[in-house]
Amino acid sequence: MSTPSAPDARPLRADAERNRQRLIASARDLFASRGLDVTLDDVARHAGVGVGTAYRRFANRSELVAAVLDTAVQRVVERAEQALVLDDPWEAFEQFFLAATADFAENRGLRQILLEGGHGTGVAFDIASERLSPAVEGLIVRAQEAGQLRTDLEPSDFPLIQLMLGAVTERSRDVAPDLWRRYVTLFLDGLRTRREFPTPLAAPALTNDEFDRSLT
Amino acid sequence: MSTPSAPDARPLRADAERNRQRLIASARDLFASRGLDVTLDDVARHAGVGVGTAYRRFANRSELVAAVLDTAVQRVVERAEQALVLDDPWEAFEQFFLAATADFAENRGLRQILLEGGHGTGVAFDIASERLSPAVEGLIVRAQEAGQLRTDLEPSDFPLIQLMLGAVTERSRDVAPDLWRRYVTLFLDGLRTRREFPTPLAAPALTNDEFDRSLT
DNA sequence: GCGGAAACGGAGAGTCGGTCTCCGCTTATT
DNA sequence: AATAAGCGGAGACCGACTCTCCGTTTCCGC
Repeated sequence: MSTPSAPDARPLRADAERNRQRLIASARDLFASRGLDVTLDDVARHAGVGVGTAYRRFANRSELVAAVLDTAVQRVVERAEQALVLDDPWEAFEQFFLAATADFAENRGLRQILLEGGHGTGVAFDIASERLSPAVEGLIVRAQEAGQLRTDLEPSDFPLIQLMLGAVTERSRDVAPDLWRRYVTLFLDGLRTRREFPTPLAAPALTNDEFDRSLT
Repeated sequence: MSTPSAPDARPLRADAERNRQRLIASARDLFASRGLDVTLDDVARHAGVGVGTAYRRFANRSELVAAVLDTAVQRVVERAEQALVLDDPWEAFEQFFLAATADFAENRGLRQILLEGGHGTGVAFDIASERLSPAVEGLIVRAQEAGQLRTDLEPSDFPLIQLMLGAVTERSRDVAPDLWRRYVTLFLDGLRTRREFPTPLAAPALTNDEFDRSLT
């Protein structure tokens, strides 16, 4: 389960291991809610340990980021691969699209690492994006061949669209964290080949007051 | 024409006025291309004057921002009011939508001030947004009453959608500054009440290579 | 329960990137 | 030519961050 960075170092002392777990847990929280640029001091404070302890365990931020975001990245990949085995091509595409957007909405760090090139953390999840890209491409092509997805959509559009939805969440998270649901619908309606009527939007618009408060 | 900050101060010395113009021109360039957070040192260097000169003329960044962005903001407002007098409600909406997006795409500072609350510059264009909001609302309502725009779109959606498009431009400006054209089409197709077939996207997708290079 | 290795905490050194001031020199204007 | 206005840019100042160092505390095997 809990493997220290080096493959076969002697196990950590009990308190050290405990603190390590606390650090990871705190980092997970903070990266998700505030993004990858929280300071290590913040992570340490949140974990109730000293900065020194944080730096003894993780040489730099990249190490911590990699340790923490790995499973979140993995989950997105799995979502895509699971959708790929569904029967209905459009439903598969839509389901993944929604699930991924939800994942990104909940985790700012995940957005940054997968959609924005890691924000200078020097961390890259090549492995994941090398499994993710083909899966996404598969979902797209299949839905296109079934005549349900506009044929001019290309795989590289997916991250860009997610980036756009991320911009909404970035803005609204404190006043209306679900606002993205409103705009996914809009995108899906734009992506479908034909539709008689618009799908009702899945979340209310920002009120004027919410809008003002969303301007940091 | 060239009014110094104070209503009726004695006119500036010739060289001073010249430098003031240079500073404004440089600020316009830099705010548009790199956003409101360029340093005043940068602006001064770009204008070929010393920092001291910059600070003598503009007490702080806000003053410069206000002086420089005023006309750009004004233009967006005018675009909306001009569209409002067009006959076809959908065409009016679409025309303004496209024109505004183009304005935002060309001017990063404008995006920041109008869409992102000024980025801590402390500058607010109340006047403009108090003329802009009603105009936008008018365009929306009219297109909805004509049955051409989905009825659940609300005025506050406009800045959010522009924010999303801005995220694309923010990302692609160095490798494909026109990428936004691709996604406006998608939005418009999502906003229209009914449509048989998708409108062809107005710009090519990012190639894999471009995509990689777009990750800062 | 003791001794030494391991781990801890957090003050603070070092860096960076920015804002803004100060004052000796230069230039426009009369 | 005298003088007020303006210039430039070195550097004081600031805040935010990263990471180190070492005196103190804790764990753990004997």
